[in-house]
Amino acid sequence: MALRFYNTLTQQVEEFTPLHGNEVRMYTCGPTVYNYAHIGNLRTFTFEDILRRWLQARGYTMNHVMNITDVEDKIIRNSMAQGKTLEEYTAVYTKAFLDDTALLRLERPERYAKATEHIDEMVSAIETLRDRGFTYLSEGSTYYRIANFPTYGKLSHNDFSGIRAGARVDVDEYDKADARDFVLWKAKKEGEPSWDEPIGDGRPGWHIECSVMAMKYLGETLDIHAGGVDLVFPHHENEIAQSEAITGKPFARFWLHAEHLNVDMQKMSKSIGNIYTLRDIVEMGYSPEALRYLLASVPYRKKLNFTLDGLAAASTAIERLRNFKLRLETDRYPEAGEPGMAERIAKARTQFDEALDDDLNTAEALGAVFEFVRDANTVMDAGNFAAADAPAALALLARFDSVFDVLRPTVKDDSVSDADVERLIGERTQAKKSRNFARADEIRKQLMDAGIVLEDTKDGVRWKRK
RNA sequence: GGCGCGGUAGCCAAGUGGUAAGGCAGAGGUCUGCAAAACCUUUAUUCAGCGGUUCGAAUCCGCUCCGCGCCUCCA
Repeated sequence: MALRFYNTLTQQVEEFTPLHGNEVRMYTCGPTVYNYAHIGNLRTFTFEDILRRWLQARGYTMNHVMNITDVEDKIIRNSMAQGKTLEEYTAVYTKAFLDDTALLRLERPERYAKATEHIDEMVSAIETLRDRGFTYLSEGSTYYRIANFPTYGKLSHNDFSGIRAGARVDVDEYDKADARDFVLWKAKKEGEPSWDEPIGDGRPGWHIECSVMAMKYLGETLDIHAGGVDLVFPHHENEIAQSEAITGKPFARFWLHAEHLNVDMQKMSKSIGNIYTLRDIVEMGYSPEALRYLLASVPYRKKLNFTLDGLAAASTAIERLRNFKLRLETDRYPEAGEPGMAERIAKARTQFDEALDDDLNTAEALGAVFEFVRDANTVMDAGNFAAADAPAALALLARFDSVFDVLRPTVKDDSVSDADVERLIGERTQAKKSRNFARADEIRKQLMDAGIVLEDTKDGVRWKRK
């Protein structure tokens, strides 16, 4: 079966092929840099990482743009409160975001695009919308008039036909013609950052940056547009309204949305105090890979209930895979072994591939890998695993890791070099030979304290950093 | 109220018509000078409940119960 994704637009699973040859043009909504990213944000970004890695594994090349929203209400409020400029304030959280995503092993998109670096393009876009009759002014701000965009609601599958243009609705501070209208350009408020442009002295609304930056770098019709489910409405709906009003063409062919993550069955919130960042998790002693594994292991369209127990389970599951890989690399295998292993490896790989082709069913893909691990371990324990099968088994793990990327440990403690480890292992082996077990155990303990685990096997000592 | 998602073993979770994957935890065991490591075995006559369709349903239909999300800037 071909590669296919669930498309929010059509509410169907559809076969995916890009519009432009082998290149996948993808836009994903990135962070608003007013704070550290929490694990909910990271779930969505991890999903997008798995998505792009799988597309590449399937032979496509990526042209992926992610925005960084660096002008917005909370940013302005917080930066002013701290007496910082927008740039000073957002630089801190932009760097934190890049550090976190690197630690989580998220591939960098081909381009990050900052809102503040695309003001000119946004102004032009708003002027085009104005010229085509999609905007109106109210108290110095420019609004988008959704009544003039008949298919508004097609992404979120809301029916707005009951809302009449001109039916005046009072909403908070803004005077809009229609409750669903949204701001394209906000009039300047005294003391706040603004850009003095032909359309007024003000700043961009949130939605316009994505339309503009996506089309600037990826063209009028994207292959994939992705984000969290909460963005379906209004953000992505509004992006469609803006972009398609400008071009008259479909803005994105596939809309993919990651479900939310809950913590201990509850929505993350400040009042409950259950918001975790990657920093928090690392400080608690969990590895970034454990979080990556946990976030990736639950299929992206399913709500993920985050718990520390789940994180611990993820760590253990990774260990199992790493141990299997280490065993493949270090054990000695007989020339002749159980026949049919090559076919079983091939079958596992097929199951793995087909699971991910099926709308990124990561849970099923993992099942295929673990099933093979158990099978191969059993054969190895029986002494029937042939040396010739090891490369294919390692290749399967490499395939797995090209998507999940959890097998390489994040080194926390490098106080003991590899050479030191080898030397100490040699010393321990001598101690064991002379039956000086006290010294042998002392060395093992010493290495353990530096995060290095020794294992005695029939083929000698193997070690790993934990 | 509108739109949508989900309820599968202690926990996480796959499976969308053919007789319950996988991970973690638990229990038992193998290996070992010891093992904290590693590995193996085992753990749901049953898929929220009640009806229906079918030779056959966790999977389709209806009803009920429960949990959750979005409905103006929250991934």
